[in-house]
Amino acid sequence: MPYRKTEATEQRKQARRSAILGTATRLFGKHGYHATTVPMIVAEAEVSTGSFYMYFRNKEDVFNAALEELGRAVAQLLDELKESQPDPLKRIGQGAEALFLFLAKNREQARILLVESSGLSPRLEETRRSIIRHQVEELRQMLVSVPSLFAVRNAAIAARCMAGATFEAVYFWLEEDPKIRLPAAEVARAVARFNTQAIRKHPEKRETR
Amino acid sequence: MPYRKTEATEQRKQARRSAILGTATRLFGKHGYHATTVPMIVAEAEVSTGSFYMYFRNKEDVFNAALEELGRAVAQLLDELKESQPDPLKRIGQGAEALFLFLAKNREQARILLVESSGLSPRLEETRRSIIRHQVEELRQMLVSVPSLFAVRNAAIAARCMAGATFEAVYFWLEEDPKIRLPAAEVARAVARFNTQAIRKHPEKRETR
Amino acid sequence: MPYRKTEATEQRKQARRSAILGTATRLFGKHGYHATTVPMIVAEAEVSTGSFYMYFRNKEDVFNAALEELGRAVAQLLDELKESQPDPLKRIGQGAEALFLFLAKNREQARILLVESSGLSPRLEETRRSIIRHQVEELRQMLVSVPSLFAVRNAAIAARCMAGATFEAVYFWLEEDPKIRLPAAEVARAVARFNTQAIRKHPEKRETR
Amino acid sequence: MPYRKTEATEQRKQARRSAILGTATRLFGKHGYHATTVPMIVAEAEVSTGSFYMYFRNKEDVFNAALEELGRAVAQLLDELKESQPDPLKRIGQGAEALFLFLAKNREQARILLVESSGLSPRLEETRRSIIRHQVEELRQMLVSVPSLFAVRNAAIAARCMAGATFEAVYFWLEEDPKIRLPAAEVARAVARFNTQAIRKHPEKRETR
DNA sequence: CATGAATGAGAATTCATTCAT
DNA sequence: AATGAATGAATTCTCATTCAT
Repeated sequence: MPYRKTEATEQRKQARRSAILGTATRLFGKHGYHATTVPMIVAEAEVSTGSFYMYFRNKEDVFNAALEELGRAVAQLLDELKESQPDPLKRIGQGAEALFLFLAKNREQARILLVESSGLSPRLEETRRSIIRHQVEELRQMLVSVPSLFAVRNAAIAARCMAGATFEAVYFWLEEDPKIRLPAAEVARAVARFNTQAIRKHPEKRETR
Repeated sequence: MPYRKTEATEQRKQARRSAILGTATRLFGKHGYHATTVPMIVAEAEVSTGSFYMYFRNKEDVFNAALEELGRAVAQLLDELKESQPDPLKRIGQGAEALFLFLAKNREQARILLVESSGLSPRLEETRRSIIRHQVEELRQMLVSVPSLFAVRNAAIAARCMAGATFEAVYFWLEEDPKIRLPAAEVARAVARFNTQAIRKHPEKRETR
Repeated sequence: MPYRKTEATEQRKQARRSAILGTATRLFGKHGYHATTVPMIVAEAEVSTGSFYMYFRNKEDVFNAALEELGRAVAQLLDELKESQPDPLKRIGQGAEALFLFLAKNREQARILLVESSGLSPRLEETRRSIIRHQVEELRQMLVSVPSLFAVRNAAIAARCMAGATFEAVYFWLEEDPKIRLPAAEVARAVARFNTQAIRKHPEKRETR
Repeated sequence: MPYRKTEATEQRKQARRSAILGTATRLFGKHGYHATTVPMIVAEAEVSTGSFYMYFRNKEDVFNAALEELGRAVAQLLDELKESQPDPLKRIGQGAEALFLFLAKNREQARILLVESSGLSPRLEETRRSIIRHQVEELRQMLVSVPSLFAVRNAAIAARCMAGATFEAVYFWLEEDPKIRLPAAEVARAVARFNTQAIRKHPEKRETR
């Protein structure tokens, strides 16, 4: 009886890939890219080394997949806001808040994006950059779409700054002792306020420098 | 004629250490921590492996030294501002500008701090954090010293956001194609404006959120 | 067709481990622990460095395995005597003889135990000691089991001395020029006589000192 | 004024050599040959690396010197007995006792002879052997000088066994926990008795085997 | 499809010894 | 004579990836 690719087989394959990717993500977030070895991943995911290389070209490839998965999650997060919050100014504040909370809740994934993906290969650095670039581009478009609301000269730079401010705040918060740090929600709000304040137009005319 | 420790010897030692450190800094900035090997450093610096290990305990140690040297440079940069610019608000803007320009001019060092020093050993992570923490602390103190000027609720978070905004802007700028990117000075000014705007108090009372 | 762990695979693994261990034993016996390098072992055993580290944690580990294998061989040697020779006095003589002959026939292994295993790491020192301790303990029990036969005050010390006497005699014999040294059998007998004489009770009462 | 080698200079040189040799002996005894580095020795002896190589050709050379010094001390120990104790049988017992006590009292030196000098270079192994050979030869001559007293067929082997018995007893005693081991004097006596018993002629004729 | 044993290039680090000062 | 900075050969061990079964 000839071998027939069944749906069940296909599902099992997907499940396997997911298991590897999930385990890898967790380990990368916990130990970092270099300290996480392929043997560690396959042992934890309970698959063989051979299987690993069936689903991913190499170690860099899983990391890249983990990064991309995270990129999609973050993009979706902000996409949802687009539909629910029509006011651009509020959207920006809520976006920062949502991003902060998401990363604060998913420590391992946050570390992959903020910490571990630095200083790796050009390909991975590019993936990381493209994730951030995408968020930044969304922000930039908001800024330029209703210019009357905002007091920015260079929207691209402002958008970049907002992203940097948020990421750094998350990074810092994640490293703090959970027993003494402020609640994530509070910090998220403060970050949102910082960003909003930085770009909103204020009534008075004089713009000192 | 008994041997006498000469000044010349001492100077040569310092020169050697500097040569190794300088070369290492450059290579770390260019290839990253892991991709830079000790053989690469000693070949480039034209010293022997043994010499390397005379001046530095190990590879981590040179990287740490490079990081600390950079930390001192950045700290000095901002210290000088403290004396020349009495107005806190202006000082914050000028600080961001100066930091941006310094990092933009020293690409390799900037990469070491912003990109390559993350996700390494706890010791290096701590050195990196302490450098940033120092800058952030300075900013925070400015914010709380003349509260009437600033519209921030949590000075620590605001300070952290300013640092993040500046770093991300530098990182982004450094990765852009030099032929088409804006002049560093202009971007630096924009970043300074972003930060200033984010924290300054504006005349009108209503503070929406 | 899923992979199935075959017996053949298992056998090949054992064969490989044995090959490495055997080669290592030979080289350790010939050149000593420090002068034997892992590259030497793998070259001689015709396996890769990686294989070596699959079967043994490190160089110390193979040496330890070699030592333990030897320990088992020696223990078995004397265990067999226990069953075949009921007379304790004769057993002691024959034990010394058998031990001498065994070590004399396996020069490399003898050197590992007698010469090369001293002054190494605590772990190896302990393995060596435990092998000797085991033999000594057997001897001691013989001495105390039929005290009427023996003229020893402190059985533990006497047992230790017998072991030392035998080992030193082997060591000496092994280092002598094979062309002029006495036949192993003859020396073995002399050593056995020495040990037996040292502990047997002699008829007359007076015990001078 | 031309440089003149004064007596004081000569004395200082000797003192220096002694200091290095003493320190080296101690360190070799404590850490073993391989774990003791030249830098360790010169630091502890407070001389420069250069000086070290003025007084000794290399590391092996100091170890050899330490070994030879020990050899002389042991030889002298037994020489003194020759003059004070005319009875060969008693001399043998007292010799073993004295040797045991000397080594037990000088732990570091004992380790050099018993533990650390094994498995080193052929040259060092030869020095070690020659020290032991010398003792053994003395013993052998005693045995053959008054054959009527002793019940040994092969004096060389018996002498070798006596040495081995004594060394192993010392080695074992040194490794035991000082808080629970027997007093050195007691063990020394037991060893002496073992050796004496092994070689003395007993009245009765029958010599079983 | 699945397995996991096998590979080997390559990295970090040490330390005995030399030699310019 | 004395110094100690400099050397670099040599060693151990890791781990991403392949491929015979």
